[in-house]
Amino acid sequence: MTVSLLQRILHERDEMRPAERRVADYVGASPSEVIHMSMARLSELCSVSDPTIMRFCRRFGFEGYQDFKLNLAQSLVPSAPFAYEQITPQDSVANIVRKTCRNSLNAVQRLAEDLDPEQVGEGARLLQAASWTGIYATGISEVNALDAEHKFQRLGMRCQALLGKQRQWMHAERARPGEVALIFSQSGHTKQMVEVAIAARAGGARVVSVAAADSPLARVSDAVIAVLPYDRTELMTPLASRLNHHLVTNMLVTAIAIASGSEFPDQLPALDSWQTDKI
Amino acid sequence: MTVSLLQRILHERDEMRPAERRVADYVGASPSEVIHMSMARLSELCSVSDPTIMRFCRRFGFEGYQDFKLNLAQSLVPSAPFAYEQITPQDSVANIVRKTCRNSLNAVQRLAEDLDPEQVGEGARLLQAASWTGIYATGISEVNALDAEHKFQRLGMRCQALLGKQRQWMHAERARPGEVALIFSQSGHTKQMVEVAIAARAGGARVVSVAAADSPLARVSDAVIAVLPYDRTELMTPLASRLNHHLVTNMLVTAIAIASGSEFPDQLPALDSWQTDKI
DNA sequence: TGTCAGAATGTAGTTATGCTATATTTTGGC
DNA sequence: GCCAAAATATAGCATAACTACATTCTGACA
Repeated sequence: MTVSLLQRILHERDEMRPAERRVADYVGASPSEVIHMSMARLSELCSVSDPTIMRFCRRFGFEGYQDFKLNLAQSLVPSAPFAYEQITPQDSVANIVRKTCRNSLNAVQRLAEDLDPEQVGEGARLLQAASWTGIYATGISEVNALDAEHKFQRLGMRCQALLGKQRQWMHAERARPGEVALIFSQSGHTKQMVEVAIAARAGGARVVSVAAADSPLARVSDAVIAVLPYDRTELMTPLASRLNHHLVTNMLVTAIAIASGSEFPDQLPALDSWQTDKI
Repeated sequence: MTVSLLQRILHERDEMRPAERRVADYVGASPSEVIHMSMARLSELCSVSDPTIMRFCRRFGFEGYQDFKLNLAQSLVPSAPFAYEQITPQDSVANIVRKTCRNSLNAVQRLAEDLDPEQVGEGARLLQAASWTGIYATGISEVNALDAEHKFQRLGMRCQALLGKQRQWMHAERARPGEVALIFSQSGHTKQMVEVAIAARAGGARVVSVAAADSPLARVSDAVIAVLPYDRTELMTPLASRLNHHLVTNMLVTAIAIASGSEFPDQLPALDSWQTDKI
C-alpha cells in the first residue's frame, strides 16, 4: 500500500538534522504553496541553501526538485484509499452492497498501482500475432477464460477457452510455433497450469500468463502480466479481488483493438446489439 | 462532476489550429511522460515552437508551463469521483491501463450510488428459496450467467446457466412453481430475455432480473435488481461498465452465504483450493 | 486572381531556475 | 583540544521558462 510523500516527510522528520527539518516542516505545513515555488524561494523561506533542498528531495528518492514537486502535487489530490472491509455474518444487505463496492474499488486501485503497462503491451503483442490462442484456467477462474474467449473472438481472433483437465492437456501437448497459450491463475501455483505452460512451450507456442510475479507459472512463461495476489494468507481470496483478471482481459482487448485500427477500442459492439432482437 | 484537464484538452482539440492540435494530441497520448519533460523537449517532439506551448498552456488558464504540468500531474491521479475517460485509438498501453482502471472505478462508484439494497435482498431471498434456478443471458452477458452458476453451485444451490436460444426456450417453457429464473440483461430490452421471463412466470416460476429499471424485462419480473445502464446512446456500452452485473452476482452470493450461516461469506473457498493441486 | 489584415506560428534573446562543484562550518568521538 | 566526517553554504554554470518581435499563413474582399 502506497504511503504518500507527505506522510513519509512527517515520518522521517525526527531523524533529520536542523536544516532539513526546517524544510520538512515548511513542506508539511504549506504543500500547496510549495508546489508553485522555485527552489530559491523555498530555500529562502526555510533559511537553508539550495543544495539542502536538493538533499531533501534526494532523501525521498527523487532526482531533483522538479520530480519532488510533481509527486508532492499528486499527493495532494484527495483519493480515497479504499481500505478493504471484510464482510461478516452480521452484515445487512445494505452493508453487503456497500462493502462489495468498496472492496471492488480497493481491488481496482491496487491493480492500477501495481500493474506494469509494459507487460500488458507485451502480452497484447504476442496475442495479436498468434495464429491461434488457447485460453487456460481452472476452478472459479474458468469464467475469466470464457470472458476472454468471447471478447477476443469478437475481435476476430482465433481462440478457444479450454476447460477441464483432459481438454487442456490435449491442446497443450499439441501446441505448435505461432500459437499462444494464455493462462489465468491468481496464485500462479496451480500445478495443472504450470504443466500446461511447460507442454505448450515445448511444442513451440508462446506462453502469456496472467498470474502472480515470481510464481512457478511466471517462471515458465514467455510473458507475464503480473497481478499481485491477495496477501491475506489466513483467509481465502475475497470475491472482490477476482476483478483484476477481468480487467486485464479488458486491457488486452483494448490494446489489440487499437493495434488493429479500431475507432472505439473500449466499446466492443456487444454481441447482443446485432444478434439479439430488441423490444 | 469535475472535468479533468485531459478531458478539456480532448474536448477543445478540434477547435485548435494544427500546431496547438499537435500539442493536444501529444499531451493526450502521453501525459505521464509530458509531466517530466522540459518545454523545449515537448516542443521538439510536437514540431512546434516554445511560444506555441505557452499559448497552449494559456488556453487552459495556466500562467505558464510549470503550472500546466502540475495540474496535469494531478489530473493523472485517480480520485473520487472518477470521471469516465474514453480510450481512443491514439492511447498508449500505459493510458489503456490507467483509463481501464479509472473507468472501472467509475462504474463501481455509479453502482454504489444507484443500487437499492432492498432489491438485492429481495433477489437473494427468492434465489435462496428456489428449488432450482435457471440463469439466462445472451451475447457477451453469457459470461455473467456462467460466473453466477459457478458461484451459486459453490453454495450448494441447484442451478444452471442456460445458453443458447433453444436451451433457454426449452427450460423457460417447462418452468414450474418453486423455481426461479435469474435473467441478466444490461438494457432490459433483449427480446429473448423478455419472452423467457413471460414463459417462466406463466409456468409458476419467479423471475429475478438484473436489468435496467423501467425496461420491458423489468415490467415482467417479480423482482428487479435495477442496474443503471450506460447512458451514452450514441456509443456502445464500454467494457468497464460491464463490471456491474459481476458485482451484483457477488452481492447475491454473499447475501445468500450469510443467510445460510457462512462464517466468511465474501470468500467462497475457491474451487481451486480443493480441486486443484498446488506446486 | 491579387491584396491586405488579422491570426497563427516561429526565431532570437533574456531572465529565472535547477543543479553542481567546492568551500566552510558544525558535530561528535577520542 | 584536535581531527575527521557530516552538515551546510557560497559561487557559478547550464538550461529551462518565458518574452519580444518577426515571419508566415489564411480567409475575406475587391
